[in-house]
Amino acid sequence: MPDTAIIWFRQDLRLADNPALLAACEHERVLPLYIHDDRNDSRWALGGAQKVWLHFSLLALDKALRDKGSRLLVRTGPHAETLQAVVDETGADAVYWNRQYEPESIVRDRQIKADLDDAGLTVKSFNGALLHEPWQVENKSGDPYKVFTPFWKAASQLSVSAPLAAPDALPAVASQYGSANVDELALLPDIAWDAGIREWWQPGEDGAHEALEAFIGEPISDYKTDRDKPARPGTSRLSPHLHFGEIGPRQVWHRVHEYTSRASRHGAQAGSETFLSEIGWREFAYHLLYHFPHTPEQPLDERFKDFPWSRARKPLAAWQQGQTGIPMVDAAMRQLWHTGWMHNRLRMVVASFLTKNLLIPWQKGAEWFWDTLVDADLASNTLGWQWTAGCGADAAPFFRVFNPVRQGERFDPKGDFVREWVPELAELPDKHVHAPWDAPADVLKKAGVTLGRDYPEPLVDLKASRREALDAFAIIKNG
DNA sequence: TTTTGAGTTGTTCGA
DNA sequence: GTCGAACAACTCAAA
Repeated sequence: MPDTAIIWFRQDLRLADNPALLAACEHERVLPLYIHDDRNDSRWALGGAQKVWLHFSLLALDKALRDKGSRLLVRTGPHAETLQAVVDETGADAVYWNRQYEPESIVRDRQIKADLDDAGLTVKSFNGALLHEPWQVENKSGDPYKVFTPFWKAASQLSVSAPLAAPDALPAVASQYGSANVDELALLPDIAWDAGIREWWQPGEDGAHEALEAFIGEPISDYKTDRDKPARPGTSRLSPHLHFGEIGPRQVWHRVHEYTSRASRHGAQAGSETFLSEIGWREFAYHLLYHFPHTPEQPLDERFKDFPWSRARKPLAAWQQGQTGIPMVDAAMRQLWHTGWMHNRLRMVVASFLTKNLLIPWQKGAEWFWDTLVDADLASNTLGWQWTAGCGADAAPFFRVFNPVRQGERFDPKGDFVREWVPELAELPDKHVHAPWDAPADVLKKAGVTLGRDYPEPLVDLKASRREALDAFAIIKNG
């Protein structure tokens, strides 16, 4: 009986720097497996945009495996039962995977490991998703950090191990083992709303490395300033690739350091450092999710349980559809809907608008992002929304309410971004494109815009709703 | 234990 | 147009 290992792929859809895969390669036979749990009704089951990404990423992984002489076994069903069935069918001796950190995944994997251990299999999990494990970073009191700067300072003291090479070749998978066709997983939508996602992205390990290489050089050197301008390709756009593990943070880390060690380009050092601190925020998000597993649903700051949130549904729908009448917000929400992604600065702008100007619970925003973002990470999504709402780690000062008009003027001064995504305002002059309600009647007329007909009147008055938010925060402050 | 300095990304107002 | 101050008070982390 040949010695057989299963490499259970989850959010590590790559061959390079994949410790679980390399461990499996120590065995005579290697079975690459992906399990799609189509009956998962968890609140955090795969979102719509992520399903589209996953479809193409699985195809890419299968192709990469075939190039090495193997192939991907795709099975559907609940994870534990399906994995056990594959073990039974193949007589596997070992199962390897790279760890996930979502609360539900931790519980599930712990049980699976115990069961397989009991059955006498070798079971090992590895770190493929983070620079450092969440339990490796702690403050002087032995507690998890709740503030980013000291967290990242401490984490930066730890060394980042070098990425592992992909295996040269893989043993063939016996032909009797059946696999679902990726199409059968029904990950693609019935109504073809996913054209934008297909056009914007190249899921898969190759696409991940192309994105990284496109970012190294000029963009990363200008990152400090350009990352704030949504009309420019100033960010790495690596987030969905990292989310699906098509590239790992260690690979990114070492590639950036390799670049900066030789780069003479102005800004290379500073830009790289700023960019790596964003990788640090990703680490921090996982750190927090691991140590505070209730935070996807509950505020970290308990005082916010009594916050007077609004339950209004119409404003929420307007926000989701990019019809708030605030150009920067609408442009961002439409970019999200079309591409499955939103620029980082705009995530803060729209989140601040939802939670502060509309006083809608941050969980509603987190749920929408979960369904529409291709990069929706439970950890990063949770941190981002709680941070903006002011109830999370590194709590934002109460007075930090983004003004979407001011943000537009600062970071999209010519209105390029607004015009791209809100074409009905394209003819407005720069001066008025971020606040059409303030434009003189003749200017609106000349631009062919009638508010309330071609483009909505603003959903709320920014100044008044800001004031209301500050007052609401004062209420919970006083208990 | 107590103290001290600091905390991703902001806005507004008045000089 | 630019600049500094004001905007709560609190919690975190380290000394």
